[in-house]
Amino acid sequence: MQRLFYYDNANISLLAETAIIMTNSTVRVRFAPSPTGGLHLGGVRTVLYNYLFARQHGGKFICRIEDTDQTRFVEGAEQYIFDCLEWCGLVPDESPLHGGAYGPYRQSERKATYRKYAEDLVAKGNAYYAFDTPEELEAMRAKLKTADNPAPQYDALMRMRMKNSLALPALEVADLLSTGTPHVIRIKMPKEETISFNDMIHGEVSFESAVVDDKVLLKADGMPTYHLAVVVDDHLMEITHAFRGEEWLSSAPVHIMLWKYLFGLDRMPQWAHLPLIMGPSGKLSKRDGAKYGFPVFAMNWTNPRNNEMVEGFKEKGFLPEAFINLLAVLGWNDGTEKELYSLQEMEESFSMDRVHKAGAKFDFEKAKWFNHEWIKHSSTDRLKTDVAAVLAGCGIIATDPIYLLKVIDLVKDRCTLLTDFCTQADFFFNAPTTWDEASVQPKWDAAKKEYFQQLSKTITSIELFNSANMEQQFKQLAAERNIKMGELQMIFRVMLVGTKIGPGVFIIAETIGKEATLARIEKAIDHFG
RNA sequence: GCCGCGUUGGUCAAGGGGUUAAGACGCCUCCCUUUCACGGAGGAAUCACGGGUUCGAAUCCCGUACGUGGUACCA
Repeated sequence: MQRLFYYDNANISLLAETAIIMTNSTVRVRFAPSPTGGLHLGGVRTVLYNYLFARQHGGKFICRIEDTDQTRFVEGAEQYIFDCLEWCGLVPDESPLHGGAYGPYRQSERKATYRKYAEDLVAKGNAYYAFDTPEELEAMRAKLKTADNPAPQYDALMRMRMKNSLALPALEVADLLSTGTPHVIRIKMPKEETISFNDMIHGEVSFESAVVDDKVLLKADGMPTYHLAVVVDDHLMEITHAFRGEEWLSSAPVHIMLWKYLFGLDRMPQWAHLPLIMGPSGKLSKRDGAKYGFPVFAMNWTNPRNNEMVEGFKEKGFLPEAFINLLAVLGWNDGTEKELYSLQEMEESFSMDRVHKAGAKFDFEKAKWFNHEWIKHSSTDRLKTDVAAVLAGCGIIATDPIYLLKVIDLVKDRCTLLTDFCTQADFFFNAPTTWDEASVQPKWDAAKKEYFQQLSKTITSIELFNSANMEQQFKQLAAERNIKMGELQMIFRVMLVGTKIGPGVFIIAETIGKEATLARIEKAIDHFG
């Protein structure tokens, strides 16, 4: 039904019968994290889609910070958000940190602007002052609350019975205002009007104005609510496309009315309400992470107020390439069987009309698979810094960069998370101190002991110590003694590694070198007796 | 309760009137490897339900059920 056409920097949206034409407007896509702590999966995916869309249309990708609610603003959260974005490779074109011509980009720094527009609305009769105290509101709701109507609204029917500039005599209102009585400004929703708009993902969506109440636009402390701020900012910043989570769909009618009253519907940005990312039960929440043992934030987040730490994908051992890849295909695909995308490839293939309508449940097993694929396909050069950091984290110091590269190349296929390098690479740096007794003891006898003693001597005299020569000697000795190769290789592996993991034994021997190989054999023979 | 949005295997999903209903993750079996993986070959498992429309419905329409979001001086 809905078709969208894009002409260079102008956007034409063709609805069933009406056409909204935005001329001379550059595509400006905005996202707006609220720094109340942590940047979760859904948030990063919204940013990612914003980024891809902006890049595809040569537009600007703008970050506005929603720090309007001082009571919930958390110190350090804003910096954290930008750290996450940088890790993901999604750096905005404009933001409080990066500047831009439409600043300030923090809502807390635009207070005066919001009040002006709120007052304008009152003057035009589209909003009104309300003096009801929180207690009075609560009393009203408690009184009217029934099983059939658990959430009474402050709506067209109710407002004439409340304490506001519509219901009260003009003189009393003037008096309340002049004495500085605390008040809010509420939007005056029309009594009976069908409010509809065209969503880029859902198509036409409509609401009856009677079911949305008179939302507060400006709070008693002078701060705007999200509703007012988003409309005013989008207008002032000349936003053409606004993507947000589907949890906002229900409040869209408020925003539509504000656009209608304030700036005109023809100037309104295109909305896209992205499907939610679900946890095992309901919208994915911070709690799900702790509950089910997977990260929900991009990076570790420690709330400075209570020192509670929530784990991030980065620290869990994810590559940012894998992280944004898994997010991108959670709700979008290009219609082919392709699943692995670099950011560059996403830019080429992404399209808004292939974004799903339904929410998707997050599956950590699949998320790990993406990371595994990215580790396997990344060059050792790409991985070296991250792996070195991970190794250092578990006490393994890789001093020789060439050696590190060699080790990464040998074990990356078997690492799902970067943290797996600790167990997978440890034996390349440290000789085992414990051995897999259960596997070795049943096979260990005098003949094997004699074999390995002889092997030591033979190895000592090998001129060129490499995998092939090692294997050749190993087999020859085994054949002379008529001992099964398999059992010997298994024992040899445990001697070098300690357990039954890792790449081919002879490769391991070659990599750690002749001296280390000999030392590990001696030590193991002593141990097994 | 009301309003919005949604519904293809356990999960992510392709398919949008005629298909043996793709593919991926996970699970199972086998091969490879006398290690752990990788890789390879197979397997089990799906159109929420009920009515229409149609020669024919996973696909279009209407109901119902279920899920989910909103219903704050939170975002």
